[in-house]
Amino acid sequence: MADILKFDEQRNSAPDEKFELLHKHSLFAAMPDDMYPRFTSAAKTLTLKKGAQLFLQDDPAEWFYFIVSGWIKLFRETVDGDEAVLDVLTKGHIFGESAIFDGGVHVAGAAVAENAILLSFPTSLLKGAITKNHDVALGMLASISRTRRQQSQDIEKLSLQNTSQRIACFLLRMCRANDAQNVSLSLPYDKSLIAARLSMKSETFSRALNKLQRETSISIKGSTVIIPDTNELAVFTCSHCSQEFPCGDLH
Amino acid sequence: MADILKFDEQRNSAPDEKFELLHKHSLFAAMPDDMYPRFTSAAKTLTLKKGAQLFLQDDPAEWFYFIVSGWIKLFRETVDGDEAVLDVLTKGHIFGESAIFDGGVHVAGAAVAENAILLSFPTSLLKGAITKNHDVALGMLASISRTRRQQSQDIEKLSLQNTSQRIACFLLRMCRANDAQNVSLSLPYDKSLIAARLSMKSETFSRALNKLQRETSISIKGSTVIIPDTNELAVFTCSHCSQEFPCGDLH
DNA sequence: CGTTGACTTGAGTCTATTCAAATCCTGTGG
DNA sequence: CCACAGGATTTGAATAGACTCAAGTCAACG
Repeated sequence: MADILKFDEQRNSAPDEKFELLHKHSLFAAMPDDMYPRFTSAAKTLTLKKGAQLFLQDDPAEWFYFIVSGWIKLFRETVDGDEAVLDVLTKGHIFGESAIFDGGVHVAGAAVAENAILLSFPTSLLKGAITKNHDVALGMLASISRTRRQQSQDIEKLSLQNTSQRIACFLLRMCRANDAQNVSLSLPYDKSLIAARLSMKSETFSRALNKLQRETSISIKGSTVIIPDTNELAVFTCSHCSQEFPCGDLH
Repeated sequence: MADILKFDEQRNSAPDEKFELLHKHSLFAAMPDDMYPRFTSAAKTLTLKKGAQLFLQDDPAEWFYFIVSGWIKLFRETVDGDEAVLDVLTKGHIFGESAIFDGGVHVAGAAVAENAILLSFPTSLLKGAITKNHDVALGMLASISRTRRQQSQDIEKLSLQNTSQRIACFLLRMCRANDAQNVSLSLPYDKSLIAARLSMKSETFSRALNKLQRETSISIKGSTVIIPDTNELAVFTCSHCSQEFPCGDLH
């Protein structure tokens, strides 16, 4: 499987480049100088095509991953085949690491949503590092806390917001870094995956997006989104949220 | 406020009794012998009536709490007044502690769902303990991981299960400790709060419960639930979940 | 015994879903 | 560079599930 799903790396980033991003992550930033190299030297670089499966829920966790580029979806599948998308992550994030505290098995599956370059590390190495080193444990706490905060957000939204409001919030989060005016951006992954990430069917997503275009001045063509005024979206969704716009970063 | 909302403690548990439960929690169990007493001597016992508010979202977190008895709801309130119930906790659980990693403010409000006895501790004490002691940090990791796992569950359920299925799952979890046959139990808190915990309106909860009674052999009178055969409920809900019955403990 | 709040029931509405069909887009081979 | 297959997305129509608002019932408590 792995062979078929690899793709040719376009611009081969120098080793240093990958690890620079890595070192900014709270988990790796916390490592002492003699420990960090053990991770970088144990790291394997994976170059994966859209659709590749990293692991499934309940798989024993031998590896955890750092995303250098691309998008990874975390999901759970029910007995009768439905899929819930828990999160879709991109560069700078790690995943699969929490299995250490979940009995050594993954509590969600992971698959490549958009061609990705990953670094993989043995979970045993991280487990040892957390056990031995206090600062790494603190880095892990910071990292897990971030995802817990994000999940609280998600639960709130699923409970209280309708489909267009969830989409509006998704779009707002995508243009957080930009100006408030005339934001132009490109949807990072398939619309059907955005729909699943927001817990709705893709037909519903399509219709709700139309509704947003009718009721605000945003326009979408293909994967290009133009948002003349983010405040307009904020009015639409943010009063149905516990946090006022602009809300803090979650990732 | 605190005065009005206090209630007379029925059977005054001996100090040892409260702390025995406390010591079983992964966070406190991890403490070295010279640290634990600092927590128990700083602990204040709170005896609170249903309805009392402990703190609100965005409040600076001065205290965190351990539940000796009763039920506590954690919630978030939107700008326009809607409420999402993130969790409802009972004895043996802590809450408010994660503010340490959330910028020192609570990311959810907390209120008493059923008359409760709590122990409160200064967050500064915990923050110091986690910073200084490696084992406490590991205990905290275990504790946060548990809630993260629970939240993943919740998101999955909100995404994929309908109202009756969520209720059936809730009931199954309540009789996990018992036998599979002829379980009789009492709902632990108001039906309207169960409804909110499961992200539905109380009218919907009432109707969905009726539906469950029509379609399985369970019966509910007031807050008393009789479940002749848990497998019947499992058939109803568990194929719409990523975990087979009997699923593991989350708390 | 009446009041209050919790819960249930009824009727109508709206949101999101399903299933089916049409349309658009993209990567591929010629 | 273009045509085409296959997948992704959109649209339509009908349905189902959950919600709102209003009214009724029940039970605990003073």
